Amino acid sequence: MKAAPEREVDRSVSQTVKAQLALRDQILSGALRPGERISELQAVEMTGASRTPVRMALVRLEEEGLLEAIPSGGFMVKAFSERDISDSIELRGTLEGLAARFAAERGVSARELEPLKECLAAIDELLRQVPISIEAFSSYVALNARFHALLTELSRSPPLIRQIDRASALPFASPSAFVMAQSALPEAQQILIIGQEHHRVVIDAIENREGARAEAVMREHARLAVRNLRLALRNRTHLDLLPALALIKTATD
Amino acid sequence: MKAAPEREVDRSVSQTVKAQLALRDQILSGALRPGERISELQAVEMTGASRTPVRMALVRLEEEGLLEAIPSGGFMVKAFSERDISDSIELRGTLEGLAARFAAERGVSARELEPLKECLAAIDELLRQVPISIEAFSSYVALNARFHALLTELSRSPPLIRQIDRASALPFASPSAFVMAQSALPEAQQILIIGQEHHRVVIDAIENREGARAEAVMREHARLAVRNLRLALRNRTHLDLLPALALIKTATD
DNA sequence: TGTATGCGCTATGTATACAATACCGGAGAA
DNA sequence: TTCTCCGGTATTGTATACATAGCGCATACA
Repeated sequence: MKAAPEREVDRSVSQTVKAQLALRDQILSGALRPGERISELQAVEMTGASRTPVRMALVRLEEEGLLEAIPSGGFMVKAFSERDISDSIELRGTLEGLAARFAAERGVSARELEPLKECLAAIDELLRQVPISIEAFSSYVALNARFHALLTELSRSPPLIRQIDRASALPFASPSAFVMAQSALPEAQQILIIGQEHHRVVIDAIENREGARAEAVMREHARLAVRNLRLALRNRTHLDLLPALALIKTATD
Repeated sequence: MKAAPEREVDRSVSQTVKAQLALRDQILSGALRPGERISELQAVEMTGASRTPVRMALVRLEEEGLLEAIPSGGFMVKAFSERDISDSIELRGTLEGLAARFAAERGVSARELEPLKECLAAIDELLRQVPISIEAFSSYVALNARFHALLTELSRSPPLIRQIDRASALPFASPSAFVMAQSALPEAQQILIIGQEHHRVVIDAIENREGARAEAVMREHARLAVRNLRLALRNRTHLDLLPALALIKTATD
């Protein structure tokens, strides 16, 4: 009796979740501009859900950081400065550095390290292409995100994992976002290779229980990302690949 | 008997906020035990609000980390292990370290540093008492929290400030909590003095634009807190001062 | 006596009605 | 012409009704 898909609405996913997804898409796609107020009625007709689940979705998006509560009531789309973005990336890098340190200091079995190494090898394989193809690049983005997620898990610290997830919720702070932005740069290939070296070193450090080294390399990894994001923002080419761009404040701010 | 005759409700604060406050008190006071499911109806009669604001409050408390969503629906009080707690403190320390680094690297005017120095001096004054009185101790807790909040602000990084606030939302991770726990230790006075020395050094480092030093000392500050919290948990004396204790898992976990 | 099935209850998810407030626009007076 | 006040409208906050799904208990049958 699991599937009764011919209903008016899909009961398998709650209206709240559907509304949250739909609204996030609208924000990231730029249909709702930063600073713009979102009225509940508007959100209702965008999502098809009723006001109650829409309100729940709005609250969750606020906690997620995409919306900002207006004191007098309601929500507006949050705007981010360029510095907000680089700070967010550095923030995530710092947290991931702590995760790497925890993993190294607390010890990780070879069994647990295996998926990371597979990920590493798969990326190595992709990077042999010169220049890298579009398909390979999008595979890279997925593998890179997986690598970061696995590394985070290795810390075995639920509070830390939770916080990293929250820090990555902002679209431009996710491991994928800056890679996308980098794709516009002529030095893209070299950057990917350097990033991969960081990945290799952090695994080595964790294996050898070098906590400080594991942490340092992850922080450096984030700084590389910050630098490249800045570069990519300077020469704004192919930035349409980065949906989060819709959230960046204009120069007038 | 709270509900019956009070026809007038306080309109200055929303029902959602009032429900959130009331429920948080119930959780922290231990009236709701970790792992226990909170039914909406139960929450309704505890808070006096209707289901809609209560649901909003529950969602916010979940985001805050005090509640956990049950897959089949509803919420339960979250339970924390001792390691969860020490990790949370170290997490906050890491974030505060980054804030101190930002403040140092980006420069802070003497004008901005003034409130921090006043805070420092006020704590110095308190610590001259040997042994410290109960009243002075509770003043210390307030001043210490203020110091940490001011330091966080100095980073001038909204994303970082936001994340630190979230990390401090868990009651045992707040700057005040571990100080409370320490009060049980015979070495309390010395610990407070060492902590104060950390405060002094971080200000000095920020003034001299020594980012790495500022960061290092804040992280050490957190490690001191972790160590002392562990000590305090070993000899469980006067731990009733720490409301968050209600959230710690029993030894069976 | 044990297990399985069905029924009923309760709790959650959703929708909507109602109330209060904030914002906007127009009109009148200084 | 501008400022202020008043009223209307629109939007949010709150309450509650309704539907549905999950859970437990009881009963019946093996």
